[in-house]
Amino acid sequence: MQKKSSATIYDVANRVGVSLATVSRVVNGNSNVRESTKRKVLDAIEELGYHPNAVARGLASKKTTTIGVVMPDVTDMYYSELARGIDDVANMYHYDVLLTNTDEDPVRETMAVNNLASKQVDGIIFMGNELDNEIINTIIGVDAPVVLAGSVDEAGKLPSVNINYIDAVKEATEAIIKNGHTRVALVTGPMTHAINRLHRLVGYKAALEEAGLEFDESLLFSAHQDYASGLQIAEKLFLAEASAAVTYDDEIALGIMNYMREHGKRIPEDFEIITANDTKFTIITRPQLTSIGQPKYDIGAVAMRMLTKLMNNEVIEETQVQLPHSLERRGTTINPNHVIQ
Amino acid sequence: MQKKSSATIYDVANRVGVSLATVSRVVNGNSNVRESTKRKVLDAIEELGYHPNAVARGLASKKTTTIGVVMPDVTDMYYSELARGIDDVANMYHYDVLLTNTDEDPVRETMAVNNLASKQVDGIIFMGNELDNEIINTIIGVDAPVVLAGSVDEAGKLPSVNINYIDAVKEATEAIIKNGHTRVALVTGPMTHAINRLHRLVGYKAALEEAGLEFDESLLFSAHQDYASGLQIAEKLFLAEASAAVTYDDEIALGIMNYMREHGKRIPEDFEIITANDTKFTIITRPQLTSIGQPKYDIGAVAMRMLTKLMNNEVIEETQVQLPHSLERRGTTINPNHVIQ
DNA sequence: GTGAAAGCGCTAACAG
DNA sequence: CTGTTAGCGCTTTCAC
Repeated sequence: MQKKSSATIYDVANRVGVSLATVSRVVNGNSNVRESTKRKVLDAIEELGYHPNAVARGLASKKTTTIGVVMPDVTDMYYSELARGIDDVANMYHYDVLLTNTDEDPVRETMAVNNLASKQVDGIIFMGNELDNEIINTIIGVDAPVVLAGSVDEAGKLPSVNINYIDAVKEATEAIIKNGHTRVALVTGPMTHAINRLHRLVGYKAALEEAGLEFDESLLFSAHQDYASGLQIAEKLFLAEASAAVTYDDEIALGIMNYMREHGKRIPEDFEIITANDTKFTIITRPQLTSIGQPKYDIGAVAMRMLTKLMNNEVIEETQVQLPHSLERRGTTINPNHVIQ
Repeated sequence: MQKKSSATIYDVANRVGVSLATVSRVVNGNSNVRESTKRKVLDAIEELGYHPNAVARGLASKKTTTIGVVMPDVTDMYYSELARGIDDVANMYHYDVLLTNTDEDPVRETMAVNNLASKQVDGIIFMGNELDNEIINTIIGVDAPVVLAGSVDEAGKLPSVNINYIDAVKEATEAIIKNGHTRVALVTGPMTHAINRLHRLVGYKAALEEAGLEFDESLLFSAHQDYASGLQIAEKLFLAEASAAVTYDDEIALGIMNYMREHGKRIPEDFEIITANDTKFTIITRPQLTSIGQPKYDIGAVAMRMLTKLMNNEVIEETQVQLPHSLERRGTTINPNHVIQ
């Protein structure tokens, strides 16, 4: 079980009787090497068990083939599915990913980005909606391209990939209004986040307005994205006499659903719910959750693809990508079309 | 938005009029620096916006303060919770984590470990149970300590942190047998995996034997850990006339539960289920899932803690750590003690 | 096609 | 307490 300190490029050059440069050339697939010497070098590499030292290579070439991913929490299904999309295409392009959890704490987000920069990552994918000025500035100041995934900045200037949250929430709200509801609640995160104030809320209000319904501030709720918060909000929903809710997180929706049912409400007959992340949670419960459908894996994958282009200094036609969303009608809404499921 | 190519240690040394070594000393908190020059260096660092280049540092010091994490899939709740535990203590010790998904493919696992090694990580946490000889050998051959988390190797020789799967499954099986069942199924992954053959199955058989029940191979099922597999297995469970099941994955348990209920079985009256990962899934469904309780976050955290010790060449009393488990009685079993929940 | 030489930015003895 | 001097292992002009 002894650890042999691995061979260096120097060792293989020596063994074959060529220069470092030549070995470097074959290792990097450079064409300018005679086939016969290439052969010999390859053999020597095999025999010596030589593996290039990526750190040395990174220092010399100023490319680490590593990208950083900054995200709120790996255990959050929504983000972990984005992360999977990112990781898969990162691998496809031979990048490794350095992962950091921030719990959406701006201080940790800033530290994470700076730390990634000092590790000389070639690019960064950022997820999180607490995009205050400080974090925006550090993102802009970093010497590596950054793209937001499933997150929006206030100015809407940073490269990003998302769905159209305005439309998605508007459609969800409309669907519920069409079922006759007049008191539909909107459950989002804090209004200090652009995604809530400038997107979700706007979509919600638009649906209300088109339906001739008055906007009622008491029907607006802010909750942290977890099950416990859902339970808490549900109680308030009850008091506010809401008869339906559009929520931005599946765990919250679950909390609301369970609370309502345990307090005598039938779902969807007495209370309708539309959630927004369309994670596995929406399928495994009974009833299943009606949800805005969003291509989470693809959001991550496309963001990563965009990042590869940015890292190669390719020109990009559009850096504000919006992927298509849908409305997945399931069991927490009464569906107009007689879909028996 | 211009990216300033950041200052080097040479720049700050120059500015202050000291040598590189001195700057290096203050950056690394080395005590042997006069307070006044330290002050000046710190100021220069501030003014120049100097950030140490971790790659150069890694090459020179042969430490990257980066560890690798190899896992089946970030979107699997069980593993993502382990990953969170790992990441938190990694940060605590100022390590960054390089994450790789393998989908339990031995080829990708081997590649991942080798790749991590070439990136000169200081250590690796490995999760996955497809530990064949090749991957074991590459783990052993790597020039960095490796610890398994939530995974066991056949020989039980590698550093690892787990729960006692034998006992856990035995207790779960016993609990079900005590409720009068004679045909309790065991749903695990492939028997080629040590964790299934040498641990789970052994615990299951032990419970059977103590209860004087015959082992029936037709009550043994292997399934991939996802919801769809649960649905499929459920059908077979039905045919095998099992009246209860112990399963190793929550999504599988959910599939079984939903299938059974949709086919006229009441849970737990007609069919009892005990799952094993105790993820969020077990709480949000109705009924809630009875589960073996395991400290997932802690498994990751303790594994990472052990890795830090290994990386520092500290002596470790015990490299085969088993954390305590429990049995969380919830709604998919009939509970002896009159717990109204 | 191949080699020589100069770094990449930093750490780590070793002097003084 | 501080400076000098070698590298760490590899890429990359620039010659030949």
